[in-house]
Amino acid sequence: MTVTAMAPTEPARELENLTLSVRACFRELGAVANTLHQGLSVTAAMRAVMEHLADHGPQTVPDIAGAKRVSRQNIQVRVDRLSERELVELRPNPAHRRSALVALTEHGRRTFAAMQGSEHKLFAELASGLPKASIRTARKVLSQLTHDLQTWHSDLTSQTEGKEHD
Amino acid sequence: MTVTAMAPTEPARELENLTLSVRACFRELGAVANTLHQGLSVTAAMRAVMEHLADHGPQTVPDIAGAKRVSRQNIQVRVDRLSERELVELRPNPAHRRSALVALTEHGRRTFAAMQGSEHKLFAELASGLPKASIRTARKVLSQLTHDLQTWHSDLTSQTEGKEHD
DNA sequence: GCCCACTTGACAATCTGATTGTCATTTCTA
DNA sequence: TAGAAATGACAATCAGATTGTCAAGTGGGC
Repeated sequence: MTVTAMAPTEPARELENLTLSVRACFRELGAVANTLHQGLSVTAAMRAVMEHLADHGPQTVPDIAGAKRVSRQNIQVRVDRLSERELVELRPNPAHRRSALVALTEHGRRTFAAMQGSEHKLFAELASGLPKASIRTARKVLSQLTHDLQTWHSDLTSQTEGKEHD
Repeated sequence: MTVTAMAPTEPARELENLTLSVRACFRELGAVANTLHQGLSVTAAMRAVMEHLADHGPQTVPDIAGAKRVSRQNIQVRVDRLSERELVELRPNPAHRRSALVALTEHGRRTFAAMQGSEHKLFAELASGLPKASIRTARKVLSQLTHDLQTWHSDLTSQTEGKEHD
């Protein structure tokens, strides 16, 4: 057992700094998104469902949950809230009487487009101060890191327990 | 009003991809941290307080809250939970009778060192697959981006409202 | 065609994280 | 020293996410 903290290797420290930056950046992105979309009453979680519907067309709640790998109950709540605000509507599902298709309403489409618009405007503004090549490098590093983390994670969990969703 | 979504400029799209990677990486880091420290009953929020105490020595709850820019009530809850598990202790504060100093216990120090140890081990493992220069570039980009986001954010909020903490 | 297993929606309970608000007490400063 | 600010202790609320249960719909194997 490591009682006294060992000095980390130098590359490990670099990577640790990177993860700190990731956390800080994530927080700031969240805060900015809130400010950017304030008054729209659309949270990040709700926005994610809208994005999914915009990208993949109408889907059932379990479909969305499966794709996003969260519980269907979680998605159900998000859909309920979107539905309250008439950003999505429930359409009869030809393939399933109980499980309705969740689809963006016209209002939902317009709201999502507006959100994307202001996001892109901000991104364009911010991108001007950063070299394109660096941005690409950063994205590649993060993608690789995320992938490695996923691998590590699934390796570890699969050998200990066979966790399953719902 | 932008009804049809305008095609984003190319650098903006790069940056948007980067933010997607940031989010994905953040989620994965959280999941991995949970797995890594499972059984220790220390959540990320609690760990953050422990780290702060390890770095800055004993502090009062409002001090920690101020440094982390979250509400003191939030920190109070984290400290309560850490205190339940005897990872921190409340010491009399010479400079303030009401506001006790929160300090890591020996158990807390050892637990935190163990957490850091397994984190560093994992980081070292993951770092081997990534070029050092790329990691540094990624960190710089994220730092810059975070800074720019903060600037944008505070510019916008300061001109609309004078939000203040507690 | 029927039965059983799986799926689904609708609730309910719980947890973490974080915020705001209130109130009495303590600390500090003008 | 009096009043303003800070502090702890609660309470209420919210978003996000999970697990569990139950009744009802769906679909496959026989």
